Amino acid sequence: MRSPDELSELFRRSGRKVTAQRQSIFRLLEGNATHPSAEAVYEAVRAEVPTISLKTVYQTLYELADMGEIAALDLGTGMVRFDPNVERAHSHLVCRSCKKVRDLDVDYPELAVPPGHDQGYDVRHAEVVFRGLCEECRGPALARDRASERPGAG
Amino acid sequence: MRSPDELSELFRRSGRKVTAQRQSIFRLLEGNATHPSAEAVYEAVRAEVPTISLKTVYQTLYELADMGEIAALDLGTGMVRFDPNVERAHSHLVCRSCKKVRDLDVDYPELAVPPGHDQGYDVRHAEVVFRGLCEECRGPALARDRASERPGAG
DNA sequence: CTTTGTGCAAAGCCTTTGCACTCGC
DNA sequence: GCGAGTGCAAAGGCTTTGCACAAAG
Repeated sequence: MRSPDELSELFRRSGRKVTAQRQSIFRLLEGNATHPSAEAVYEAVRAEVPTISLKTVYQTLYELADMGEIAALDLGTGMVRFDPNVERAHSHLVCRSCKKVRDLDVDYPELAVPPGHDQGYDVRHAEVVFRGLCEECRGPALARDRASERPGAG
Repeated sequence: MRSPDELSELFRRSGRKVTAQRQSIFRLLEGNATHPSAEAVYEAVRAEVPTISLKTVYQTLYELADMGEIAALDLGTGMVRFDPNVERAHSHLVCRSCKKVRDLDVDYPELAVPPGHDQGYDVRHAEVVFRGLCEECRGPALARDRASERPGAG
């Protein structure tokens, strides 16, 4: 993702308005590796701009996603996660218990659909998700984990 | 997934009741490669057992998933998909437009978290999803596709 | 007969949307 | 000023749940 200033200029140039709410979202996302959900962005931005609404957050996040500045990921955690790291191809580590997401900066160049196996699909993109328990959840959450392995509604 | 008869016995042995509704679900899933959603299972089973309810479908599907007989997949299509093919490790092809899911029976043995990169996660599972357009959606849906690339609520 | 399963409907969660007001440009 | 952006609240879609009745064992 580009810098907040560059994003502001991009928004202006594409006919979008640059508001305090949007700039706050830009700043929050910059260098953010926590893969926040829309709700998490909402809560964080409210600290700076108390009057912001969820609608504004969703709208701005999806505009950024449409512009290719951030990625909107559905990693089976029950909600869409937003990732400003779109420069480098990378995978994700997802905790089965607390749903924490971490980037894994490893490239798998051999990851492709073998010739003749595409079943008619025009494949453009490959995603890799590693699932397991993070350090914090490893010990205490072994039991709780079994109850939260259902995808869809983390 | 095992055969409907084997599943019935398994259910009985684990103290679960074997009803006409459940047997109908077992039969529907057997050899089913369409990765049906709960709703799709519900509609299909209603043809045989008109009085079945969604609750029964969800309950039975998640029981099967807990037993390891089927997999519950969240592939970013907006709803959980169920996959009776758990014998072989495989990836999935997901159509960005119509959300159709196909198995890709290719193994990627080199797909693992490199030593030292696990960031404290105890990784147990790797998932690979290839996204693109299926044959049917390739032509007509090029425009529609752009509007439906948001994950979360297909 | 006891226990588990079932069905209906209502609630829950994340996400999307309608409408009038506000503000960037 | 004009039009896009905003906020509130309500709706939407998928999933889960409470309770009384029915069926399996």
